[in-house]
Amino acid sequence: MEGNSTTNMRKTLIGELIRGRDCTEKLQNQLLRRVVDGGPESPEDLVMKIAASFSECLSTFSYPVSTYVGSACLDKTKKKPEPGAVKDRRGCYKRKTEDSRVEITDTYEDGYAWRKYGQKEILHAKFPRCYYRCTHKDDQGCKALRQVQQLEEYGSAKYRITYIGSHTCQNMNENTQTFLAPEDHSFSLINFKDSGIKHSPSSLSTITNGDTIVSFKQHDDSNAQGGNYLAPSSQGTSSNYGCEDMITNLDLSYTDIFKDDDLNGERDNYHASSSQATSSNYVWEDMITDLERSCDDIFQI
DNA sequence: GTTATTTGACCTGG
DNA sequence: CCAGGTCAAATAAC
Repeated sequence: MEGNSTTNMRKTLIGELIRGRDCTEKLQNQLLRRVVDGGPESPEDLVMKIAASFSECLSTFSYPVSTYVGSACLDKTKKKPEPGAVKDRRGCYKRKTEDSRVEITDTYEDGYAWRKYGQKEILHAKFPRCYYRCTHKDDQGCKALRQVQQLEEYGSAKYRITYIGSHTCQNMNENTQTFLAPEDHSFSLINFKDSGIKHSPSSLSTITNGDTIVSFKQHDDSNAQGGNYLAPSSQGTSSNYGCEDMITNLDLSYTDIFKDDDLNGERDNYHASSSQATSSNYVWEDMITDLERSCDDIFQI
């Protein structure tokens, strides 16, 4: 009984993912000019189709589209216990609510001085999550926090960095300011339900959800040693390279899904237990969400 | 000696 | 009960 719905869900997902992957390949070919005639489908059409595939996949999960922003989606009606009511502050963590931002970047350096205060193995994550607070917490009371989660990548590591709170300390390195207040951004958001596309004037591409931002940065490794690794590139010249690169990433993400889920095999433990539905769907959701992000990057070009 | 990191325990929210 | 966020003692680095 559960098996049928699981199988149907798999079929839907696989079908949509294959469709999305095919569109990605076509798009990649068009951008690389491997085909003289790209056919009747414009890049915009292809990306739309990819987005539609994601939407379909996510709706298969009954997944609220365009709301994933990492753990920051925990922004629910939060009732806080009495501050100080706890005898010991240990473990008394506040859910990130007010001011959290998520960046996907290929370096965990951001120019700030951070002090690591914890590390945790995260379920379904290959790499542990590291917890940092601002070095100037003690002397200046800076409350900025960040979490660094290395994502599995192909050769070049990528990191999902969650910033919680803003720096109130003075020790900022101006040219490495890497995140913007929400009000400073024109949000670039793909709504996978209605395919609404908005363009950001910024070179940063961003997905937002309420008060949380997901942004993507590119990092020119050739400049990494100089320290100015976040120097903004001129938007015009980097576009093509960035687009190709991101589409390649999108393609790799598909490869990862198809490899990881072993579509021809029996890895149904992802989906087997209905009682474990949320955790078993997590891997798929997470990977598809990564695809969304890749796709969003493409839209920004 | 001071400061930063590691790591297991503790704590909370879901 | 579990997953994840934080604390703080132990340890390492300088």
